[in-house]
Amino acid sequence: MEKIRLDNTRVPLHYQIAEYLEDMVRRGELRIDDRIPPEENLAKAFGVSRTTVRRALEHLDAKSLITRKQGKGTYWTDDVRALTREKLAGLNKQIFSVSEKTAVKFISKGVEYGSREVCRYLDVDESAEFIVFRRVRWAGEEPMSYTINYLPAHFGRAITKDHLRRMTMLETLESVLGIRLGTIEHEVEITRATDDIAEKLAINVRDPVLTIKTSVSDKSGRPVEIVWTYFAENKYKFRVVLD
Amino acid sequence: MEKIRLDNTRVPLHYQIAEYLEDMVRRGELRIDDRIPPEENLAKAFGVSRTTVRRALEHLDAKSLITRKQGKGTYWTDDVRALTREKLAGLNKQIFSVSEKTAVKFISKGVEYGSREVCRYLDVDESAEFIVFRRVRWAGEEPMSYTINYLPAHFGRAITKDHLRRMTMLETLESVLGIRLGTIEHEVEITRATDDIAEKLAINVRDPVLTIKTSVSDKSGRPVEIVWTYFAENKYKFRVVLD
DNA sequence: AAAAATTGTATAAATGTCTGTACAACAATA
DNA sequence: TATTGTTGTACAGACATTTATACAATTTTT
Repeated sequence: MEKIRLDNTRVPLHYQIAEYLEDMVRRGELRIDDRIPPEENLAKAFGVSRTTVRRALEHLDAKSLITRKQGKGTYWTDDVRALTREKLAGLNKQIFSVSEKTAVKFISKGVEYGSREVCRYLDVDESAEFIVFRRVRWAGEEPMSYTINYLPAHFGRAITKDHLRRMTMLETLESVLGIRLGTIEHEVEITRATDDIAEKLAINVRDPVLTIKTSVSDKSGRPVEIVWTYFAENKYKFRVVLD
Repeated sequence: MEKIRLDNTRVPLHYQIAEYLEDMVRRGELRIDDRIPPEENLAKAFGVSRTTVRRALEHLDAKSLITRKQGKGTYWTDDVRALTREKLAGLNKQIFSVSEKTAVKFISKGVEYGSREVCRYLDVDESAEFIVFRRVRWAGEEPMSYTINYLPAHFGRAITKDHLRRMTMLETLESVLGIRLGTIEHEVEITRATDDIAEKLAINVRDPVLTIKTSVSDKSGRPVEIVWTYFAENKYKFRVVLD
């Protein structure tokens, strides 16, 4: 095993090591014999003591990802091996396409003031009111994404919870308000979960979240809405197809 | 200040708190007077002791983000205030559009075997060889993205380091190999930095990275290449415009 | 059967994290 | 001036993290 530099001083080493090994599974990087190198070797590779490696392995053991046998060695469990063999990375990752329909839980429709960024994009005064929709998309038992739409009051007022139960926001804008949609721009980045986001996505505060800011304008270039969508790590992919 | 649930047990609380407060700046969430609540209040809001809050503030102090005055209070420094006032979140975040040209450092061109995923997409046998290009895009002094292209050997062989100095890979495919490009699909997700990625992007192992898997096929639907692009957190945004 | 490889157990010590408590020093306010 | 609010300093104790060392128990190899 090659040398691996763990240089994040914040997270305790035994967690980092456990997570690093788990990542290897996700990336489909397991050796053919599915064996995990002996503790001494791991200790050398990560530059830590054997005691620390053992703690890391205990974490994986507790999650039933590995089995250890005295005198023999440490191996990935059958479950893990099957997982990497058959479907790599994407097993329990569902893919979210822009237009996809899934179960949507309506959180709130409200009147709020917008941040500077919202006001600037929608080209209104900072004292203006916006209609703000908050929704969480669910895929089965798990929250998948959290969406916050900001619309100028004159657009937003006409849109009801009921519209959004049957249509996407973009469809509603077109059919209910008769807006002819123009450019849609996505800006994708990693941010950290706020208290609010963490709660909605059932993750921890400050966990990394895939954040997509979507700016929608109509055919004549006038801004229509600005949307933030948040995805939890390791659960879903965001897919865009260009022709 | 409302109550904030820090529930990540791995990272020491004083780091989490410091980072949470720093995030507030990034999100442009500062109060009008730019004052940071007194230590007692912070301690209550985060549910920790004052000692721990003080350690968090020491981190911010060390980074010159705050000034503290005995008897008076704790305030964001002028730098931070200017930053949030003028340009919110995006100040030192550059935006990377799909076609953008920046300084590219060529790392390697090599012959490798592909993972199952690569083989499956490019529709070849697992024993087949691929031409693999590794490049790092720089924006000034900082690495911006790390790209790994997998091409079937018959395409890749004809492409040289020199082509890629003057053109993007897509332009090269079109002009040098005469390929008529069809669909381009992006899959976006958060992954964690491997040793290799961490080195190229000058970040730590297991830091979150914005990962984009791009699959390119030609007009008749035949797969042409598969590409992974990695972005470090907090440095760059990835932008996609749809019409 | 003996040796080597590997995991399991135990313990001591240094350092890091966090709480709780107490009081000192400085600044604003009544 | 006295009170209140706020940051600065100090310390003791409970755990968590990490290293280092030694040896036991089990399996594989020689």
